[in-house]
Amino acid sequence: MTTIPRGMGGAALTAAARETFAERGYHGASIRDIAKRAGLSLSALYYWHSSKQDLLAALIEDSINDYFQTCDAALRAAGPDPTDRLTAIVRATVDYRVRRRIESNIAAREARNLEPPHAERLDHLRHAATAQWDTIVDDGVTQRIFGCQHPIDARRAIQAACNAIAQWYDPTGDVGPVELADRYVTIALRIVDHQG
Amino acid sequence: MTTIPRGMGGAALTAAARETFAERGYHGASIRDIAKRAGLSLSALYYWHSSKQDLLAALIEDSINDYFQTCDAALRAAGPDPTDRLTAIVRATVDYRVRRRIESNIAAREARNLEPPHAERLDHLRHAATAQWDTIVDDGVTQRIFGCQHPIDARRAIQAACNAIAQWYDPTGDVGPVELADRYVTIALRIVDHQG
Amino acid sequence: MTTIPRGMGGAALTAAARETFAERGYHGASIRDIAKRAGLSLSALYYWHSSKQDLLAALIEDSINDYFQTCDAALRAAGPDPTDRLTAIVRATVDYRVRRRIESNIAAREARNLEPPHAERLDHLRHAATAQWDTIVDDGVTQRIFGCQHPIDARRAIQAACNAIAQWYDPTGDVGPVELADRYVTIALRIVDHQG
Amino acid sequence: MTTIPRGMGGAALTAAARETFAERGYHGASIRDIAKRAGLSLSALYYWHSSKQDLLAALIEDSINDYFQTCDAALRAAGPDPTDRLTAIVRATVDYRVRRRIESNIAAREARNLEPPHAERLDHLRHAATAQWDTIVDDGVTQRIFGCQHPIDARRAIQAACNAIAQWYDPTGDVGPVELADRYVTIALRIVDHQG
DNA sequence: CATGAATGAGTATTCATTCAT
DNA sequence: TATGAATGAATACTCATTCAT
Repeated sequence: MTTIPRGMGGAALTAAARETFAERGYHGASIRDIAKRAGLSLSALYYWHSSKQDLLAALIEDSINDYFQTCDAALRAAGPDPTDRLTAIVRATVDYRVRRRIESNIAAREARNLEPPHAERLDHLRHAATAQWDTIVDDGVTQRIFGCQHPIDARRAIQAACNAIAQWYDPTGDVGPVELADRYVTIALRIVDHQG
Repeated sequence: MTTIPRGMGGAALTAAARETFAERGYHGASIRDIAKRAGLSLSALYYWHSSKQDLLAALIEDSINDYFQTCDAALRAAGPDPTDRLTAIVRATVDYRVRRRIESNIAAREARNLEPPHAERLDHLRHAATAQWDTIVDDGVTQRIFGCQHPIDARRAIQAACNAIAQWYDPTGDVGPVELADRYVTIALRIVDHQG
Repeated sequence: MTTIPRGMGGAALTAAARETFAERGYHGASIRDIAKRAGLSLSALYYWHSSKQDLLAALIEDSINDYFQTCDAALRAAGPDPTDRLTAIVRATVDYRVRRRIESNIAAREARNLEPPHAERLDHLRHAATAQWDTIVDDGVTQRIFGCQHPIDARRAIQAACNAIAQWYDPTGDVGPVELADRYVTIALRIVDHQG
Repeated sequence: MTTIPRGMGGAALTAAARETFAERGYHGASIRDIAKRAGLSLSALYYWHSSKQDLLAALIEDSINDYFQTCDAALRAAGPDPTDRLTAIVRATVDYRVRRRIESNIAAREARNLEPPHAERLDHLRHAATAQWDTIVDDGVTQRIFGCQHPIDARRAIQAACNAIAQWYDPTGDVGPVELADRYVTIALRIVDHQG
C-alpha cells in the first residue's frame, strides 16, 4: 500500500495533485501542472512519487481508507439493529462525501485509471463495502423492519444518492453536514420502506 | 473492425468514438484509437468530424436531445397530476439510461471536457431539466400529495439513483427496462413520501 | 469569392493561387485555401493543375515571360545608345513591377521553392537578364558615357531599387507608373554616373 | 552534426534554426529538421524555445537589435552634417548586411510570418529606422547639400540597394566589407545627388 | 533533497494527393 | 469536367519519465 509521504514537499504535491486531478481528470492533468502548482520542480515530484500513477493511487487509497475507518467506527458504535446500522452507514457516508469532497470525486471518477496492482485492491474494497451495505439492508428486510421488495435496488439508490452529494455540495452553503446527514437518513429509510 | 462501405465512414467513426470515449474517457482516448477502431485512417476521421472535441460534442448533444424528447413526450402524455408526472419522468429517465447506456455515461462523465460553445448549450439544457424535475416535486408538495420536507434533496436523490443505472445496468441480465422502471418509480414515490 | 463561369475554372484557380501565394508564401499556402478561394473543389484544382508545384511554376513563368517580352520590346525600340538602352530597360522594369506587382513579388520570394525542371529554366532566364543589364552598363562605361567605376555594383543597385518597387508601390496612391519610371530613370542614370 | 556538450543545447538550436530558416524559409523548415541539424531531440528544442514562432522571433529580434545598435553608434560618431550622417548610416547598413548576412535575409524574408506581438514590435522598429533615414536625406536636401527632387524615392533606392547585398554577397569573394561600404557610399551619394 | 537538461513515444491536426464515381 | 471520400506522411507540440550533478 502506498502511503502519502510526510514532509513539506510531499504534502504540497499531494494537495496540488488533488486539485489538478479534480479539475482536469487523470489524463487531462499533466504532472508539469501538478509540480508547478506545488511550486516544485518536475524532478522534485519524482523524488516524492515514483510516477503519475502512484500519485493518483496514493490519493485514492488514502481517501478510501478514511472512508472505511469512518464506516467501521460508526458501525461498531451502532449495535446490531438494522435501522441503527443503516442510519450509521448513511451518516458515515454523507460525512465522508462532505468532508473529503474533492478526493471523493477523484476516487469516483478516476478509479478506472488505476492500473492492475492498485485497481485490484480497490475492487476488493468496493466489493467489501457493497457486501456491508447489502447485509444491513437484507437484515432489515429479513426482520421485516424494511418493507422494500428489491433490497439491491434500494441499496443502489441510497448509495447513488449519497455519492452524488460530493458533486453538488457547497461547503459555504447553509446546510451543514449534520443536517444534511439527517435528511439523507430520512431518504434512505424511505427507500428501504422502513416500518416506523 | 470490419471493412467500412464507402460513404459510411461518418457513422462508423461516431460509433467507434462512442465506444472509445466510454472505455477510456475523453482525454484517455486517442483519435488514433478511434480511427483504428472504425477501420479508417486518421485523415478520414477529420474528413467527417472537424476535431476530437467536435466528436465528443456531437455524441453528447445527440444523446441529450434524445433524453429531452423522451421526457417531453412522456410528460405530454401524463397530464397535470404530480404523481403521474413524476412517474412519467422517472420512467423516461430510466428508459433513456438503459436504452442509451453508453452515451449516457459519456454525457455524465465527459461533459466537463466540453469547451465553451458546447458547454454553455449543455449547461442551459441541464438547468432546464432540473427546473422540470423541481416543478413536478414542488407541485406535489404544494398539493400535499408528496410529504417530503426537502423537495430539492428528494429530487437530487431520485435523479442520482436514476442516473446511476447507466453505470451498473447489464442489458443481458434478467431485469428488463420496464420492470426496472417500475422499481424506480416505487423508489421515487417513496423518496418524495407519496401519500398513497 | 466570385462565381466561376463554366470552363473558366483554370483562370479562377490561377487568380486564387496568386493571391494566396502572395499572402502566405508557397509553403504557408495550402492547396485547400486556394481551391476554396477559387470557389472550386480540391479535385477540380487537380483537374486543371497537376500539383501545387505546377501552380506555382505556371504563375512564375507566366510573369517572367511577360517581363522578358516587355524588356525585349523596349530594347528593340531603343536603338544602340547605352543611355537610351538603360532608360528603356529601367522603364520596362518599373512598368512590369507596377503592372504585375503581385506575381512579381511571388516570383522574387518563392522562386527558390521551384523544383529542378522549373528552377533550371528560371535560373537560365535570370542569367540572361543579368547579362543584358551588364552589357548595357558595360557599353556605357566603355564609351565613357557612364563614369561609374564598379559597373556590376551599379547594375545591382539599380536592379535592387527597381525590384523593391513591387514591395511598397500602392496602385491607389498619387504617383502613377510613368512618373515613377521617370524618377527611377533619373536614379539609375545617377548610379551609373551618367555624364550629362 | 557534432555532439553538443550538455547545457549548450540552446545555442546549437539557435544556430540550426538560423541555417534551416535561411535555406528553406519559415514554413518550409520543419522543427524536426532544426533539431536534427542541432544534433538534439525534438523535445530538447522545446526545452529551450517555447515554439517555432519563438525561435523565429528571437532570431529576427536579435538581428534587428544588432542593426539598431550599429546604426546608433555610427550616427553618434558622425556629428550633424548630412553627408557624414548618410555616409555613416550606409556604412553601418552595409556592415550589418555583410556581418549578419544570414539573419539579415531571414529578417527580410520571414518577418511577415511573425505573429501579432512580435510583428508589432518589429513594425515599430522598422518605422523608426525609416524615419531616421528620411531625416538624414531631408536635412541634406533642405541644406542644399543633396540635389535630388524626390528624397523618399532616393531613400528607398539606397535602402533597397544596401539590403540586397545580403542576397548576393559572398564572404569568400575578393571584395571585403570596407571596400564594399566605400562603393555603396559612393552610390548613395550619387542617388541623393550630392553636391561635391 | 533538488534541479536543469534531455529524451522517445505520443498528442491532435493538416498536408498534398488519389481514386471511384 | 467535377466531386465526395479517403489516404499516408508530415506538421507543431506535449507527454511522462530519466539521469548526471
